[in-house]
Amino acid sequence: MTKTTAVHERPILTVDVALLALIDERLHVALAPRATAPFKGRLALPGGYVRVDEDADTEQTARRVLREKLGFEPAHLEQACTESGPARDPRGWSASVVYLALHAADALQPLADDGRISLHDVEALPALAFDHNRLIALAAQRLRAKSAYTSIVAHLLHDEFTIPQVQAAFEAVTGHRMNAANFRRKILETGALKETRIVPAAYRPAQAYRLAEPLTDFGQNLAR
Amino acid sequence: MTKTTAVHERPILTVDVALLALIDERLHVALAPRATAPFKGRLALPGGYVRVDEDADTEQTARRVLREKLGFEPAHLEQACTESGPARDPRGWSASVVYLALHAADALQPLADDGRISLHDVEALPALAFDHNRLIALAAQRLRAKSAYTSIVAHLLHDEFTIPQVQAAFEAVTGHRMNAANFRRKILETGALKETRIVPAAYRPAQAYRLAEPLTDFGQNLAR
DNA sequence: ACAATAGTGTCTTTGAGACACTATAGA
DNA sequence: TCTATAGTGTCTCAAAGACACTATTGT
Repeated sequence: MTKTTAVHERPILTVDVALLALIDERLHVALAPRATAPFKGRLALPGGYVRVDEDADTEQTARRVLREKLGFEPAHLEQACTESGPARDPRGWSASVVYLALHAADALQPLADDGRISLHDVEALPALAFDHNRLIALAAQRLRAKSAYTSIVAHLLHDEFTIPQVQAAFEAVTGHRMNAANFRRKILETGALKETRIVPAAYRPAQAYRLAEPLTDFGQNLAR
Repeated sequence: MTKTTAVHERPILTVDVALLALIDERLHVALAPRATAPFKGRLALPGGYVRVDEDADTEQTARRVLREKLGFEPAHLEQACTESGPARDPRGWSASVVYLALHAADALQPLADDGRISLHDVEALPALAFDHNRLIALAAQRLRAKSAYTSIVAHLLHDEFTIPQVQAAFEAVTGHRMNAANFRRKILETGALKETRIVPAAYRPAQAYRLAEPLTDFGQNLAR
């Protein structure tokens, strides 16, 4: 029961953001080469130190990082997990709070065009800085798990979207092909969607929807 | 784009464990009065600083804390979330990685009897140290959410258990009463359980089971 | 024997899925 | 008018739930 009051070294605390988007039915992640050591020049997730004098919590760190590095506010942001250990950062024992961010791909395209980020298929990544390959795998896994039970995939689309678009996103993320009529009925039953207006589509115009809430829990596996 | 290389103050990193058990069909959490300031004497979750020279990661911190403070290895341990901010700890900007631990209540009873911990109904908690009321709410919410879709509630029982026992735990945690015949069929179908032996029960002896895996994802809401 | 719990059989109803159909645009 | 996509109607079949039943023990 003797408790030493010796000051122990504090670990490093960082935040990393896995910003995912859907391109050609495949999940892509936003990466940028590191500007400084360690892993200088190596591709990495946007991330950085928590600033105790600036950030209200780690979610605000995530938002600040995206704002400062990408000038960008994601459609969806949620905490995924915290990875930690002595070896994942050569600077010392570190913990990184990993955030999952989602956004429509075409809003990210300008950032890719002017070189702030590059977008990479999450299933075909090169060796990244730190343990970022693993962090991305965890974030993608979380997205896939939540996609079956919640309206999360809609955040990969624009603010307004049609039901066929949600279905395409749903199928791309879960890998589960569904009958269009049944998908429509099921997702409407959940109450996750709110009608907005009729929008032009490829041929017949389509009813557009917005999310009724940022995230609706379906209470069931929509794919089954 | 100027990046100051000034050394910023590092935040505090702690781990807190919400050890939950089922007593009389109600979730209880293990708490102990704090031995030191801040919040000296106030009830709190078992927790402590990450030790960079000792802990392989935050999960090992959680295990060490339980071992040192309670002499105890939980049946189930998983990361729940990370809470952070400047105000949650008077010592400074802090982040706490919260772990959810589960165990059979009667294995905790000796610890309660010799005063290492006290067990409190999670729905009737006094004001605790730090933001621990919130952390417990988050951990309990996570348990309830996972209970519908996974075999997690079995970790609130002994290593061997009967199907009526799982059902009682399931109903207590989810609040959803189920028909015994249907519950039996559904949980057996999931493949989460492995027959062990016949054990004496209140009247007719019962088939006992163990978990086939530490955690089976049902792929569907067992309650619906 | 009776009470209490463990476990099975089976009927009914719900809803998931298949699929044929209609609707409305562009080419 | 043909094709591509949006959206509806409806049938079938599997599974969820209700519930009556049997099984095996302690008291």
